[in-house]
Amino acid sequence: MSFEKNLHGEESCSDCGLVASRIIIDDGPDWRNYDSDGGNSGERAGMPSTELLHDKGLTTEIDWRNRDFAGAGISSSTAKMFRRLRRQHQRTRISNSKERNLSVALAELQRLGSQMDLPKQVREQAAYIYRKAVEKGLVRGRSIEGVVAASIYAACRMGQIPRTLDEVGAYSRTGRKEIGRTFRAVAQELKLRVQPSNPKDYIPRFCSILNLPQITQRQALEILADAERIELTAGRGPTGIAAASVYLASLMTKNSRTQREVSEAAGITEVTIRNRYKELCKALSINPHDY
DNA sequence: AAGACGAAAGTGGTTGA
DNA sequence: TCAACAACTTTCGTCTT
Repeated sequence: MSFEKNLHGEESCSDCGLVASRIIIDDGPDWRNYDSDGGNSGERAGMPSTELLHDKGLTTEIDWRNRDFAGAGISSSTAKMFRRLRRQHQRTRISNSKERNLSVALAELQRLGSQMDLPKQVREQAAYIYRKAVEKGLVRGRSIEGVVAASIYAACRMGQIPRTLDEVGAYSRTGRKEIGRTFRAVAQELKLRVQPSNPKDYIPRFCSILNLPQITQRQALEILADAERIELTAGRGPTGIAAASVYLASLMTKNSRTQREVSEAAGITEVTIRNRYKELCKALSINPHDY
């Protein structure tokens, strides 16, 4: 394993993106509220912390009865004032419900991000995408969880540490299909610049999951480079190519893994690995039995 | 018994008229 | 908008080690 500083000064594994020097105390997000007020309000949306809110007296209830503390009637001008107060209060509560929604989503995002060991930069990107999606009204008709998962998936790909749809789905309550659908819609609506994922981005992680040594990984990357040179990769799923390269490399370097093992690590079926693997052998004139 | 192989039918997304 | 199409999956039977 080798480590390098990423853009945010964190030390992360150059292979799998695992952040090594994560500060123990996770002080969580400090999302500022960049609304029409230009972000000067200092409002923050973070983890729900009702105790704090109560301590600060931020929750208020206004009784609907026009009575004072002793139960006596109040003057008409005072009653008028309270009507105004109630109206204002109602508006505040609507705003609060939006805030609450966002804060639930960001909490979910934080949970996924930490369970998947994603670098901070990627989580920030995911949160940014989610906010944009909310602004565009893309959450309507979809589940919050789905949009959160899709945001994470997109952020991973944009950060060159792609996860498969199945991997994201394993941590989210939503399934691969929904995440994929939502991702496509979000990416299109927000015009996200998501380049098609490169198979080589998957290889280090697959090798890591399979406990394969460095030499095998290098072999796999070599195979992949050859495959790209003869345009064997066109139109195929990147995970399939990556998985087949890893499988073949594992045979060649005598660190054999079964097709099943590789397929599970890569989140695809054995059949696809077989197909890619067969094509690789033929195109590169490799006879696996020589090894 | 386990792994590798391949055929056949099904699924979901893309493309082109 | 719809049908053809390619990639991938699922399922299952057969062969090899």
